[in-house]
Parts: sequence; C-alpha cells; structure tokens
Amino acid sequence: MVSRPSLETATASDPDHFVEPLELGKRVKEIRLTKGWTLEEVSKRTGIARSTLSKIENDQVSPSFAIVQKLIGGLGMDLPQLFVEAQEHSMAGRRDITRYGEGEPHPTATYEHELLSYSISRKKMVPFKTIVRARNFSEFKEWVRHDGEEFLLVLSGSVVFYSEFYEPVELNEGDSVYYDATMGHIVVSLSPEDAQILWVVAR
Amino acid sequence: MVSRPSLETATASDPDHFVEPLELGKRVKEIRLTKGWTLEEVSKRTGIARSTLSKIENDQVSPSFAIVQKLIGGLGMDLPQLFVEAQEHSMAGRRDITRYGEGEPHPTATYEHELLSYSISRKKMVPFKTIVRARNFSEFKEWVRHDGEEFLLVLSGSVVFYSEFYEPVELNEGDSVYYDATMGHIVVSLSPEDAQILWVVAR
DNA sequence: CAATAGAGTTTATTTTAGTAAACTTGTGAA
DNA sequence: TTCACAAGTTTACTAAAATAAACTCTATTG
Repeated sequence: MVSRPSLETATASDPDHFVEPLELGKRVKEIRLTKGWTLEEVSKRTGIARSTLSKIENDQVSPSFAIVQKLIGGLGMDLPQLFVEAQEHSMAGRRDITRYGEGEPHPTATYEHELLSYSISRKKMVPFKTIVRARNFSEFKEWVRHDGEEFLLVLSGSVVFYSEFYEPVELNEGDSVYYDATMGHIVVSLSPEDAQILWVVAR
Repeated sequence: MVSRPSLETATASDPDHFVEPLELGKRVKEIRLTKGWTLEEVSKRTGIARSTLSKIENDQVSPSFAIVQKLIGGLGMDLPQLFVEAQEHSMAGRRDITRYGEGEPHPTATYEHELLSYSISRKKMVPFKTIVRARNFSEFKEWVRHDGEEFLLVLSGSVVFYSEFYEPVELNEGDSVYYDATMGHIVVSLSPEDAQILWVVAR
C-alpha cells in the first residue's frame, strides 16, 4: 500500500495556514467515554461508520462539516460545546466579598463608579455602584452603548433614565430597570444630592 | 460530464441524519460582503482556493473541518459566530422598568423574593429583591445550589452569608458578595428586622 | 464596439474523506 | 489453552471535497 501523508504531515507542509488543531479528536473521544459509549454505539446514533469515528478520534482525518453535524446530533451536544475547550468555569467554588465603600474606584466626568468584586476576573456579571454626577443630558457627547444587558437599581436619590428608543423616565429610590445595553443609555441625577445607583452588566 | 448529486440531494437521501443545514454558505457570504472582500481576497487570507470558496458560499460542498478552521482564521471570527444563527438577541432595544415594591412576589418559608423585570423573559440576568426571613442555618434542609453565578448586595439590615467552602461571614448594609452559585449558599438575617438584599443571578 | 480586466462560476482533475470489510487486541467463559 | 466476541484499528476502495484552469458575465476604457 502506498502510505498517505498523515494529517500532521499535510498541515506541517503548509505552515502559512496552520491553525490550532483544536484537538477535535481528543474532545470527541472524551465525550464518548464520558457517556460510556463504544464506537459502534456512536456509529448507530450518528450514522457515521465506526472506522470513520476511529479516524476522527485519532486525528487521521479532518471531518467534513456534514459529518461534524451528525456527530453533534448523535452525541447530544451543541456546536460550541464541541469546540470551545472544556473550560472548567473559573468561578468554581469561589466567592468574593466587597465591603461598603471598598470597591475599586473608577471616576469619570459624569459618573463615579465603584467596581465591586473586582478581584475575581472572568465572571459573568460585573457589578458596580455609581454616584451619578451628571445633571444634564448634554454633559454626554454621545449615547453610552456597549455589548450585553444591564440591570440598574436606584439606591438613593432620584435619576432620569434616558434611552435611545424610549421617552426619558424618572426613577426613584428602589426603582429598577433592565435593558439592552447596545441601545444608547444615559443616567442623570435629579435629586439635590447626587443619586447613587447599582449597576450590573452581563455580556 | 457525469452530473454529481447536489448536496441537497445527498442530504435528502439520508433523512435519518438530516440536520438543519445552518446556511453556512449564506453566512460566510454575508460576512465577506460586510467586509467588502472579494473571493480572491478571502482566498489569499485563508489559503482556500477561490473556487472552493464559491462552492461553499453556494452550498455546493460540505467543507471539511480543516477548511472551516482556515475560514475562521481568515475572516477574523470565532467559531460560535460562524454557526450560531445570527440570532437577533431577544433584548434588542428593549427595557423594562420595575417600580419600588411592584415586582412579582415569590414567598418561601425562609426567603421572601420579589422578582424584578419579570416581564422580559430570556434575559442574561435575573434580578430580585429578597427579604430574609430565616434567622438560623438550621431552617434550611440543604444547601441552596444552582447553576450560574450570583451577586448579592445588602440593601438594609445585616445578614450572615454561609457558603459551602468558606467560613460564615457577616454582611452589613452596602456590603456585597459575588460567588459561584453551584457552591452551596445560604443567607440568614442577623438584625432585629428582617434584612433586605438584592440578588442578581446569571447562568 | 472590441479589448481588458475584475469578480464569480463551472469544469476537469487531484487529493482527501468516508466506508465496508479484514485485521488486531484484549477479555472472559468453558 | 482455546474459542468466542467485543472494541478498536487498518486496509482497500468509493465518494466527495479541494484545486487550477477554463469559462461566463459585467463593467470600463480607448
């Protein structure tokens, strides 16, 4: 038999377009073994030949997208799961306390932010308390706008919440609003003292 | 020339393993045009032949995973982006105000929850205010435990925050804690009046 | 209105993925 | 030990993807 080049060889011969192999095979095998399935069982579930599955697990082929889709169906997982590294979540069993007034300060011209739980990175939410210095819509050059969703709770004082597609609305102590942060949004104080709010952002 | 079956035909002949085609081609073309690139430019960037790109965009082939990886690199996108339907996020341009005391009540023996922003579903975070009725660790049968991460802010009164892997800690008004919610966690009031806290959960 | 060139498609061919069947390896029963 | 067979790998082959080159279509220019 004429030996065919292995995947590795083929890839190495084309270094310009080498991409992190993503260890697809390893990942698939891992999932299969976790569920205690044999190649034959996965073959029945997916309609992919046993031999093909073996090659995929050993990185002897670069499966076509059609095959990858069958795999996903058969292994009962969604696409991101297959590729995104089995990232043990960074929060595992952790907690982070922030005492009153001891957050990380982030002052700006219009807002005075105090970042809470700043010692844990890579978390799903970012909570911060903000003293709203701004009194006027015009103090902002532009709508504030960013990815994700935002929750706002008025802790003290009262504010006006401006948002791109809605009329401005007054919010008093204890009122809250949940909104799409890609929509322009701006908050100004209405009370004599600067209002204080809690903000939580999630991407 | 002998005509070869189209992708559609091939798929249709194997209905058992038919999966949503995911309109990969459409998606790739969309991205390419957005960036104002020609097939030739993408070819140079990815190392994939112009003809192959054309076929991918027109769903005439089911590209191999190696090709998909090159595509991702060349188009400057990550994998999920390529596959996850350009899902208009459900929050698009929306906001939801909850006035003080007007959330959706959810009383339990130990906690009295008031769900905020309950009219928007499928959001990234779930915020609620809770009056902590419990005074004692023993009022709970089991650790409370669920997926995701949780942020807690004490709005009034003082509490003790018990968590599975840490010593109990006293939290007073304005203190906050961010933690992994899969770790057992329980809160009890310490002050004469029931403490009130804000909770935000993200999955 | 040729002639040229840019962008995309199709053809013809090579290369690689996908499969059935043969083979290997390991395990346990008789 | 030998037989059976179950799980996985490799072989030999077929089907399909990947490519270069030829082609089509538009738009532009002299």
